[in-house]
Amino acid sequence: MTNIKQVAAQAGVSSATVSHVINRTRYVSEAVREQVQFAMHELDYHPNALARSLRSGQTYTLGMILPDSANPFFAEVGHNIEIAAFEAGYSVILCNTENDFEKESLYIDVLTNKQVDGMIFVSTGERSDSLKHLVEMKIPTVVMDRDFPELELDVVLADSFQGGELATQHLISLGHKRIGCVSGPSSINSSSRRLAGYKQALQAAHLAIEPELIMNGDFHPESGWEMGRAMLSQPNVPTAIFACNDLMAIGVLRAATELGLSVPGDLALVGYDDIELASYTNPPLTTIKQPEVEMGLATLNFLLGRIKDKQTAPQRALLPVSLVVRGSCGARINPHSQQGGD
Amino acid sequence: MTNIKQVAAQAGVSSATVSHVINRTRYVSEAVREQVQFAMHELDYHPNALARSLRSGQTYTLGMILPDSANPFFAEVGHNIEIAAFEAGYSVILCNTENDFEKESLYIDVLTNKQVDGMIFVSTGERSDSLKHLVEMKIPTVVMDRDFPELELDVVLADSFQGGELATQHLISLGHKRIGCVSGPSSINSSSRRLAGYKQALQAAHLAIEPELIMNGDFHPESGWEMGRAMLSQPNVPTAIFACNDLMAIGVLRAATELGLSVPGDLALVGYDDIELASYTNPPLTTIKQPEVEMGLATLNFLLGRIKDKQTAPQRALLPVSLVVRGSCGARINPHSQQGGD
DNA sequence: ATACTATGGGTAATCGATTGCGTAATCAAT
DNA sequence: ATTGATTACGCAATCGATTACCCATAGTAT
Repeated sequence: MTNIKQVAAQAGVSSATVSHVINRTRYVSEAVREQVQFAMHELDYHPNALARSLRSGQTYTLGMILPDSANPFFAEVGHNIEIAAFEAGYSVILCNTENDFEKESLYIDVLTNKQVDGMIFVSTGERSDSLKHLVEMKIPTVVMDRDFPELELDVVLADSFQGGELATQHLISLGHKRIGCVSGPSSINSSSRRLAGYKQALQAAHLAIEPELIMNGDFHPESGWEMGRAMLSQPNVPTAIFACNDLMAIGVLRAATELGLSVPGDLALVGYDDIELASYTNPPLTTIKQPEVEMGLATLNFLLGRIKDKQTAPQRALLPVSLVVRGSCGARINPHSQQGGD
Repeated sequence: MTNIKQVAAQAGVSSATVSHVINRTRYVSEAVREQVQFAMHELDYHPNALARSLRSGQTYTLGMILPDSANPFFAEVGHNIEIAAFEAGYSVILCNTENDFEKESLYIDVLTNKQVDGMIFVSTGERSDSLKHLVEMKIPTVVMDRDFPELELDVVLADSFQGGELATQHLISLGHKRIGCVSGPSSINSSSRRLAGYKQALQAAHLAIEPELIMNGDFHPESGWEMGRAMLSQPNVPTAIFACNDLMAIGVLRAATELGLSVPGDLALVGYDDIELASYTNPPLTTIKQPEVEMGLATLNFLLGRIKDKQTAPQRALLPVSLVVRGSCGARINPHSQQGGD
């Protein structure tokens, strides 16, 4: 690998000049610039980003810590962030914690050692030990889809309370009285907010909140399947279920089918996230759409802003979600999307 | 951020000694080691990975270039690779090319400038220009799920020909005579191998290969849906379809349902990949399981091997695939997985 | 003629580690 | 006492860039 000195020698100038040609950081005469560029081409020179970063203090690399990119929602948002980061000249180191706190803090160590310019953080749970460390080190960080009000950090959230409410209201408007909820882990803020929205909607409609109609899953399809079976096998069978993410809704759908229940005929179902495959289930899934693109953009914008200016007060974005009506809830929509039923 | 000199000063030793304590790279007396460790703790010292890498020539970072991590198969394999890399002390920079050659070569540039120790490469298509560059620069690289026989590179493949054959044989064994194939882009080797396996199986069973029963999708669900509609709306309707990945199979499933065809009653369906959600479709998808974990491990092992020793001859792994029978093909299996039918 | 200001570009310190080489001290063997 | 080996550690070059500082030369105003 050729280095800047070799280029300088080849072009008959100093390495300072080469650097200035590359970075356009001071005036270089036309003639010299061309010589330098020719030499760079000649030697197939590529600046060593490590050396550059060491000196300049900028790596143009971001760390992204996700609990589980097997979850399409995170995968899709992560993807959007990566695209936007690329546009802005940044690379992203993707780290999956597998919901493991140790891995989380180990990754934070590795990333800070690598001097990433900033971090995107979707924490594994409610603990914030490792995050505190980041705040102390003053590493630009934005938290997505999680909330740590006690920490002075930029946060990007979708309105989970609204989402829970919207989903439940929709089911209520279709005439359902016994509406179950397959919730996510209660330790996760966005999960408990969805549940809170669900409860709020029930109360507003003067419907009882029945504990046996609320079950906790872990956001994976299998837990949706288990909770679905459990909920549909008990005496107090609901006529509708709100699952707090699409993966679990898909699990519930499977459970219902296995139990011989037709969706939406015997059971109306609403999911959450609007992952790509939500419109390909059978029947297609009515769900709450999280604004993945906007969330990704907002996250990246906050982060780039903070990288530029570490002083300004932390910002919060609370993005609205929306209801996407498809076949799984039994509402009358565009007929060619209607599936199943009785 | 404290640096090694400050630690050295605090501990009353030279920075060389601190370095040797950190890296266990030469003997340091018990007493001094403890002083140094104490000082490191005291000052909350974290070695700067950039400086370390610049000097030592190792970044412990890998680049992974994928065409599209929205495809669960890539996401899952990528995830496996990341897990294994983490175990081995490596971080992974994930790069999605969105099937864009320019982005691909730009990413290769960025990654080489960042001095990654190696690359995992799933190319966007048949072109190998950027790969050639990597080979010339002697950057350890392993190609996954693609094949560039003309380049001297380690390759990890699953046996796509076998997979196509297996899927088709299975449908034949169930009595189907008119079997359609929704293939992927012909430019992608693994895609055309699956098609070849399909044809081989038909021929071996003395069944005709009918051009109108072969359609090309792009591995996304929507194209599966389109090709499914097209194939099922023509005069020569197949009784079974082999889709060359699960996403397209899901699209075909949707198309069939919309056309009022029951799966597997009116149409038997086999997918490819065995993504996590394949067992949650309705009916659950019979599919060809690619050994994602093994592919990830093999890829990483090849890469780490090559990083250690750049001389040895390129290796190839051709991993076997297997048929996973679920409900979508109509084979009689464990009854609780049976869905639909007539 | 002198001083002052652009222009254009070189010198060398610097970022924070690793590592080749050198050396002091201790101890055993001759 | 001298030599040689072993133990234990420091000095300073080095990786490849960026960048503060300095120095020519030429043009222009006084």
